Amino acid sequence: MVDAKSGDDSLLFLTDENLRRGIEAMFFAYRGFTSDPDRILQGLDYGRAHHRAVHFIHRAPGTTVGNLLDILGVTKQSLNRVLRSLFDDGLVEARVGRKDRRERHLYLTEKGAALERSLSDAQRARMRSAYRAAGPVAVAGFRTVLEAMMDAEQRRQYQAQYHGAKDGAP
Amino acid sequence: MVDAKSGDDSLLFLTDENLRRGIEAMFFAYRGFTSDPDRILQGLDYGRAHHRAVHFIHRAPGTTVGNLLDILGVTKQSLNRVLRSLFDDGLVEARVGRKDRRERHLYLTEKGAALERSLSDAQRARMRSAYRAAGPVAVAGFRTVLEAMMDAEQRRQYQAQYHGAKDGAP
DNA sequence: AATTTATGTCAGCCTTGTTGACATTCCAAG
DNA sequence: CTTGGAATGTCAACAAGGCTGACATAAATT
Repeated sequence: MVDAKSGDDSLLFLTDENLRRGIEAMFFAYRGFTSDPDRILQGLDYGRAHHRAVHFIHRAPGTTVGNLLDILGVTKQSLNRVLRSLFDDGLVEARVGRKDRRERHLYLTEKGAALERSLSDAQRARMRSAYRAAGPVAVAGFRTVLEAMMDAEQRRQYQAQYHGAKDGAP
Repeated sequence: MVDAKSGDDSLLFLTDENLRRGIEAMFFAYRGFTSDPDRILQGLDYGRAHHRAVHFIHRAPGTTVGNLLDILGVTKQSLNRVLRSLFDDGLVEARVGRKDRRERHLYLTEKGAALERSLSDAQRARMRSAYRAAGPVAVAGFRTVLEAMMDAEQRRQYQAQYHGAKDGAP
């Protein structure tokens, strides 16, 4: 079911105007998307970078530092600053790898898991409300377009569900 | 047409797992979304903040500084730093308001328009490719979910198409 | 005439990214 | 067994781009 006015296969959704609207939608939506966690984090000594680290450690417990570097796409120096403060505050702990003892496997402590929960509860609440308002068909489309917007490498990581936890604890 | 396995109205798309996937999709997709302009801007003296300013000035020529502050959601000090460099480099010009001469109305110069074009061409190309791959139905869903994810005020601005250019030139 | 609004600007701070250099540990290949 | 390279940590320095606070100016509004 396409646009009746269109003789072709209705590529009207590809006009520059529509693309611009999509670009701006991404801009505004991303602001909303990050605003709740940002609000929680301000006042604490943490920022968005800590949120990301905590999220992906929760997501793939036992993931290595190198793995996290790949996922987050930052330098190790930048990540290290974040991880150090999370170690110091007892939110994350690193266990030396059993097979490869150079690797550090990262786990949330109880305290870290509590912060993760408070952040992701807020973010999930917004996402859930948006999903519910939009309905399952729209949600499927949402995910399809977002995946098509990723770089190949990002898409691979997204779809792979991060097989990052190769090793257990020592 | 919902999930046949579900006795309820199929709220299976609202599971925490699905919400998490959506959250991560936003994270990775936004990285892709900004990567092309970022690549162009690095090397030049500009960053993402300049891109945003240039985008919205192009979008609503004659918009005022205050208007831009509302849209971008930053402080005037932060925006001013960006605008000053754009003035100095001759990418943006400010004209004193005709009705209210306190206001500065912002316009892209030829040079500014050229930069805007190069940035938005890159970003549109990615968006077009994603749209084309996903198809019109998915795109509609994409936009619906993104709008539902915005704060009310952001949504208002998004839907209003920025009636920002209240005044002409002096 | 007094107040408010729109804008600009200075100074200083924070977070989070960057590069470069270097040390440590330790697996794996020769 | 030795050594090369991989994984990690750390120090220093820097930049972009947010922020707050304070103050200045011009113009509109009351």
